Amino acid sequence: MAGRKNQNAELRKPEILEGYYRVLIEEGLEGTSISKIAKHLGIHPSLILHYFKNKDNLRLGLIELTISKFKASHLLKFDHIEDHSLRFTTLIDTIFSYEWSRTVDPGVHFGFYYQSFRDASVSNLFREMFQWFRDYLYEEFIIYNREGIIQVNDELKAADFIVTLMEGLEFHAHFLGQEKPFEEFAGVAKKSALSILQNRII
Amino acid sequence: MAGRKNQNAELRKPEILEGYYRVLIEEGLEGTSISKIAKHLGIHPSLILHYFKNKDNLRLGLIELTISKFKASHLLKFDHIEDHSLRFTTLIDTIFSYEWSRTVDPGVHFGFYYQSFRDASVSNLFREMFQWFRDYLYEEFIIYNREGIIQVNDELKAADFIVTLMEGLEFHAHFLGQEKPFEEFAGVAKKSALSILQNRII
Amino acid sequence: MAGRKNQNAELRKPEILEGYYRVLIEEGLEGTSISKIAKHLGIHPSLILHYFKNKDNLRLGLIELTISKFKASHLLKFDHIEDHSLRFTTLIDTIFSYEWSRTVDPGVHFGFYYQSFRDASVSNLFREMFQWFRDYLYEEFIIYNREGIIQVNDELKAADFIVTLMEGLEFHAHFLGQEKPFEEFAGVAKKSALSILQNRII
Amino acid sequence: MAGRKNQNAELRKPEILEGYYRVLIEEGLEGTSISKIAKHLGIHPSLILHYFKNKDNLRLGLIELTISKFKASHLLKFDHIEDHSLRFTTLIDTIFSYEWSRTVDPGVHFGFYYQSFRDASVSNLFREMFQWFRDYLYEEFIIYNREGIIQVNDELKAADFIVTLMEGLEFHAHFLGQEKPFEEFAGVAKKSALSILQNRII
DNA sequence: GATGAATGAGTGTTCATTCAT
DNA sequence: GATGAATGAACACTCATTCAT
Repeated sequence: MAGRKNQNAELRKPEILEGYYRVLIEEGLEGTSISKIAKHLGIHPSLILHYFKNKDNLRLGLIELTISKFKASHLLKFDHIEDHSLRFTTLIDTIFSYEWSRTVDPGVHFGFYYQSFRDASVSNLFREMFQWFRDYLYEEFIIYNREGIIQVNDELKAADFIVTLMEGLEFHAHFLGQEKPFEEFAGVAKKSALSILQNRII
Repeated sequence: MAGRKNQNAELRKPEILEGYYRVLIEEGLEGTSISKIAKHLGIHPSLILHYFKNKDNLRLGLIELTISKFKASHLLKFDHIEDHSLRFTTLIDTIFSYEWSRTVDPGVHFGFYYQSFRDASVSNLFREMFQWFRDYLYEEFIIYNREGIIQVNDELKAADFIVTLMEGLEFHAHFLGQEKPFEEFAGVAKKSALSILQNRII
Repeated sequence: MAGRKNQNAELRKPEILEGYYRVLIEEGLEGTSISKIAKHLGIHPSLILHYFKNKDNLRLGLIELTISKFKASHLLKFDHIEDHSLRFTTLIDTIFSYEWSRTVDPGVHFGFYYQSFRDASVSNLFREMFQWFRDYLYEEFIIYNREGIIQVNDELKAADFIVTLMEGLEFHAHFLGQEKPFEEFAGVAKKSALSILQNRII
Repeated sequence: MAGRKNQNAELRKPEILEGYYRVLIEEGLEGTSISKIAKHLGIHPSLILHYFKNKDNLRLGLIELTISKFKASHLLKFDHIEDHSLRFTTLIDTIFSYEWSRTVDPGVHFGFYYQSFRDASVSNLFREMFQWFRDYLYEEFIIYNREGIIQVNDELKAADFIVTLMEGLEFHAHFLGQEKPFEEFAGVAKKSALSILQNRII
């Protein structure tokens, strides 16, 4: 990766963000500095600031990239499934899967979550992402509900509930999940989710 | 708080930790330095290092304090209730209440969570805390199950589920809860929790 | 001013110097960088270095421009007045006027003065300018003296004296002149100048 | 100067300011950095910031020191002279002397003047100093006027005039004075000053 | 117990400048 | 003529920490 010259912004920017991401995984939020990223990439620190005016910009760049990857990977997984019943099953299976929880390195993910407490623009980006996902579920649930695949009174609250459970699961995996396999407890969460969605609890 | 002198370690240490906590709320993890804490307390930075050999020690000190406060506040709330049915109700009501989610400043809480990804000792402390709480729920659920207050097949998994939902709720409150009152969605979570616990889903 | 392209050096160079001057007024000597000038002009920083090989060149360019403007504005003001007595009066009135003291932004002016202490080429330019002006006064004074408009023994020293007073006035305006209007004290200086020039003191 | 340890602020601060002053003379305002000062003093850059919280503070520290030196040296020179007539002569002789113009390195002096255009606190300090000196002259002139040593109508304006001439002289010395000895022209200024003060011009 | 002197590594950022296109 | 990639030096400043008092 080092030594390449005269590339343009279109190529360099994601390259730098990728390097940032890698260093972030290894060093954590506080341990990640522009010069460390530069060293990792084999380029001069100034070059990073040449592309991203400052560190804030760099951070937001990575968060935006992360979110857009999340959205994209999501679309790829579900949108081509035309059978509603199958789409519902796939949706639930995916949400409570290990792979889904590892779309983004959990350390990095949590770091950004944490930053959202202090940084309004990070907070907005994440809120937007979660709302986007919640609203996606909401609209799906309307379809599933109409067709009897699920039975809920309030599709929006149901979507909220699933998001809550999904995030709780990621959390749980970190603190309690190390003693037993992730799948075991994810199964419990999924079973509970289905029970709630199919028994008109919400 | 400033200017008091000649106190001993037993008094000073928690005083410093309290100051640390306050600065943490205002400045965040990365914005909190020993000298800022010292300024906040009106003492000399070196004094903090005199009591806590280094910053790591200081951080662990605060985390331990936070966790012990969590445990203590918890014990105070439930243990004196002798009627099992009432204790169950109180337990569930408390867990899904706004006050409970604010026992510790959520920014600080999340900061420590985040640190647990990079710092084994922080991770261990939190894991211990969550396991402790989960096990508390587990033992309670055995009682409630035996007496028919709840109906579950696996009390440990049920406890896991409640912890998951609880943490998901705190998370949800931050990212999605700003558009509607916390209580509204907490109600949904509670209702779902009861449904799961009382219908032998887990 | 932004966005115009394909102009040639004859037009671009003064345009850039004008932008430099504006940024200098707003940001001061230390606060003025090539990239700020470029931003102000809406062009790329490299373009400035394309026209002026380096920053030193740019600075000297502006100083030369400033001095030539000073000389030009000066010539415009007096040279057309043919009546000697009237020219003398106009000369003195002008030199001790507020407008005269503001021919160049005083902050910029002082900045260049200051630089002349460390930069020989700046120093030479300014020295040249002051000598040029002093010599102009000198030759005028010879005429005025000969015709009895003033009475001095040494026209060169008299010219020196007027320059000194003129610069002292600009200085005074900055540090002491804010409590009363410039004109009030300029009047005192003018009166004193006339007294010196017309009573064979020098 | 290097290597001395465990000195206290009372000693170190002026030592650092002295080093700052030396570097300022050699390198100029823009060329003077904290690390250069540290290198000059043989200490660690951080130590400078330990004593002076930031560069602004350092600069103000030096300016204040400079001004207080100016005031002190002034007091030492005149205040012990009890004979009014002699004090007046000494005062005028001193003000228009070479030594007086070199109390502070003129490059440094001008640098601070220049900064006063952009920095309110520098401006205030200098304004204060000039007002202080002007007011000193004012009160002296009242005495001299009363006793017939000078003849002026307005002592304050007369004081203003002397300050103006004094500063103009320093200026003149830099730009025009290099071709002939300072004293020659200073004599002209002094002579003019006396003429103005003793002929009821102001 | 408490303070201050001193260090050294490290941070993000700015800047002038060069080179290739 | 104009732009952008890339560099490297420098800067003020923060930080945790050590040591002596």
